[in-house]
Amino acid sequence: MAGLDFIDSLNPAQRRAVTAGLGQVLVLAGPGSGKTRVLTQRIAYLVQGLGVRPQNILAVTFTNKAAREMEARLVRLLQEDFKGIWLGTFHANCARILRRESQYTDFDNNFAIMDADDQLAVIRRAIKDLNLDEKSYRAVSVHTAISNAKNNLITAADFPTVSYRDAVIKRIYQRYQELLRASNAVDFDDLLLETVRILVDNPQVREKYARRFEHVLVDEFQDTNLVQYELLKLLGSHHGNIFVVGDEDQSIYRWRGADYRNVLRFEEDFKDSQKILLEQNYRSTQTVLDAARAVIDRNAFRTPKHLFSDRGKGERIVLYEAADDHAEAAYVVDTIRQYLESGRAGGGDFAVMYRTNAQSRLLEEAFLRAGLPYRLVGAQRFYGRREVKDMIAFLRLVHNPDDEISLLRVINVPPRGVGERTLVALQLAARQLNLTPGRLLLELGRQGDKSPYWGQFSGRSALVLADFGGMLTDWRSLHSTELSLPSLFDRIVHDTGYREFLDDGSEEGKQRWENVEELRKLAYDYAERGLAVFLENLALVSDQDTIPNDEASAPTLLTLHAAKGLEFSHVFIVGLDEGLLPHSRSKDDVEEMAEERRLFYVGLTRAKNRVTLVRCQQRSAFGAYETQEPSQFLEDLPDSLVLRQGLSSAGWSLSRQARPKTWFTGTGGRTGGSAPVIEQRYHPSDRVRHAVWGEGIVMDSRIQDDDETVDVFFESVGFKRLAASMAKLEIVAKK
DNA sequence: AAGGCCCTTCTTTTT
DNA sequence: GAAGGGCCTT
Repeated sequence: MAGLDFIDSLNPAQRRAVTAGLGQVLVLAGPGSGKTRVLTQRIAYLVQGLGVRPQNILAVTFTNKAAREMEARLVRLLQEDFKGIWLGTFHANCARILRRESQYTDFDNNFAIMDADDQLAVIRRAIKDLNLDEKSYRAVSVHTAISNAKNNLITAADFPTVSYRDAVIKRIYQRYQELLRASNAVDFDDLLLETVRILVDNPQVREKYARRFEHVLVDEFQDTNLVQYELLKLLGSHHGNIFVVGDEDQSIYRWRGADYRNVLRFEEDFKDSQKILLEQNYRSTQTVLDAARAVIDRNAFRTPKHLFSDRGKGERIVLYEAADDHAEAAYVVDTIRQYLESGRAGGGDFAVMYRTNAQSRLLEEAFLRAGLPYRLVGAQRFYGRREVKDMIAFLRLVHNPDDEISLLRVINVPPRGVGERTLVALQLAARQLNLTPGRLLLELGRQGDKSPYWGQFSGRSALVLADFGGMLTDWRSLHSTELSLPSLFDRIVHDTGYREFLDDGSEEGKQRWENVEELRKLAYDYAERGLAVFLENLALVSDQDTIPNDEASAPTLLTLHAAKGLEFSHVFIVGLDEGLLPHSRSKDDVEEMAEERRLFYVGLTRAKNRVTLVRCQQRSAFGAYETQEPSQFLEDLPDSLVLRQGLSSAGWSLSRQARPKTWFTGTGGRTGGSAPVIEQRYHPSDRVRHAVWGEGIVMDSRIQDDDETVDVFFESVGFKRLAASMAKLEIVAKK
């Protein structure tokens, strides 16, 4: 076979994976074991070795960056031969299917995608609409509940109402969906859920895609949630060639519905699947691997792996204790500076990782003070800015005038005299006329005082509304005829006077205007592909996507989450304090503590050569300084691998022991606090029988309000949330 | 209707 | 120690 030379450079396990036969394949790949390489070469093998046409391959990655990276590698292996492949994130691929098949949904194919901020705004409105108290129903917690439901395939109609609160949340959920649909919009979770729904409800659509995708490949499989898993099964249902790559130990998105037990589920669902372990690590020194293993071995329920490396022992891990968080940042920057000055390393060799975004501020300041460049990873930082969101809202409105969330955001930006009263009048009139506010605005803009709707408003209101509607009408018609995306952008800035509004002479104003110019530059890149693609990509950017691809010579600052999939010669992990890593919000939950541990593991295994761990005795929490205890994870590092530096380098264990051990111990079960009144009887993966619904599998279970709440997936009716005391579930088989 | 001041709340992680 | 919401004045 020609052109398959690349296979020769693989190790035996990698080669077995790349050339595996048809059917289902599960590749469990430790960090640095050549996961991406296996995935791309598998695709190359399918195309060149087996003659599969690229358009019959679906490859799903976790971030757009990973997709681009894979594309770049495919170019090297196949030149043009891979064109036509469906390659992208779950969300991007679903958006693509939804736009094509929008006749099967209750929205149009130019639907908007709501980001997290938008979603909260819609939820706040839903709560207001229902006359509920915003204090007792916090938008964030309602959003979590709705999102969790969606990730578990639960629609508003099916939302289980065990408690009164659930019943209220169900109503908010329903109202929230109404508001989204009225705006011709979907949220992140809908992209997946709606796609599943279309495929389930319409056999002909399912067949179309299932026949098309002869091969389905998934990266970062441990971070898929139930909807994504379902999607995978549906899309692979015709040919059954499903190839997934993952590592349970790197599952760090549980809070977003990800469930590493999908790995177990996969083996359960596909009894004939092949399992291949990749254990040779090509990235790290043995010291790094030994430390990482000491940390992760304390987690239960995992496939034991024996990572090995031929890169030699390498240097010991440095553990540095600083006096406070300023000294912590200064130590990191100073250490990097010394390396750079000695010429032993380039800036791009370093990464500084932390648990929370808030920790980046002091680091940034330290870099600035030292006059050293750095790059900060974090899309939210840019796209979350007011001025950027404003400009995007204008563009979204041009594309989809029904988008009421964007309309409300900018109808009075810059201030043009549309206040509370005018707004209410607009919404009221729109409802009476059975139009969306945006459509009514366009009508007023087009016809001015000739419009039959003019009389609905007081003179002043009509004037300002028609004025805004007029601009919107112009933008829409210009854009549909002659104006390119960048020109449209400029036109909006010009017509609204947005620059003058922002750039008020202050330093902050100048900064804000620069952000708008940054966005404009981005729009320029999309001149060819157009507004729709631009908006979609904006909605689906991830933090990782903002890492410049050029191996720039500056140290990278990023969260541990954003670090997944990356590697650096020298990794700093800061904030190894109890309550920060592991985070205090996780301390009551065994599963969450296990995930904190995996997060630390992910950070450690990013390092090729050196790891420096940093903590401090005092840290400003919110305004005031608080004394910190060392992270419990530090205890798990073998002394032989560690070099202690900084303050009280001999006294660490003392300060550790002084702390009363009321927190989680690592062996499971509860410690400290009040003992639970009842014992947990059901556990994930148990098989149970219900009098009415028959047999099912326990997905999750927890003690809540003196009862046990059990989530069960029944073969007959699907997902149900039950109160154990009421449901009388019989245990058929213990896991 | 806009702008300014005070209050609370917040901090996990993000497609 | 920031940012957003509520309430006040102009």
